[in-house]
Amino acid sequence: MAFWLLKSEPDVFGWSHLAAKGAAGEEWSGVRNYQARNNMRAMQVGDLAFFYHSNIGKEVVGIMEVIRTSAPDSTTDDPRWDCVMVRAKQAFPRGVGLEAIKAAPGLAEMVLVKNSRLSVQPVTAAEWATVCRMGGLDG
DNA sequence: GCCAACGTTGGC
DNA sequence: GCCAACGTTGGC
Repeated sequence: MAFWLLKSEPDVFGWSHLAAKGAAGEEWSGVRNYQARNNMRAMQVGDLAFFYHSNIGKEVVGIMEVIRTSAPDSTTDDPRWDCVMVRAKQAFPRGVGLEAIKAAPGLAEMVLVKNSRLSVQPVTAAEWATVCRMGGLDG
């Protein structure tokens, strides 16, 4: 099982929107970047991903589960773009802010820190555990 | 609202 | 295939 981090602007599509979809989940559509798409193509059902609120909040707010591997993005006719489906799994008792991530030992190499523009990024098992702990979960 | 970083596009 | 111009993202 692999770990990921997906970004969205909360005023466009935030954690509460995904949570409202329940177990049925939602397509992670709208990604128009090859690197991000390739990361989605590498996802397997059961992989876990952080939901990160960009621009507003700038924090990891919850954990999602991949429930369908990548398939054509229904929001475009362009065959280049795929997306996975995810569902909200668990909200963090407290969000983990970008500032805290930057300051935390062991997280300086996170893609979120190194390449802040990539919207779908891999997370190592060690990074996953650290962020979970910071957010008040065992991970 | 600004701007740096980065990705994409298109002319050559 | 190079690179300048342009557009977008996202932190500040």
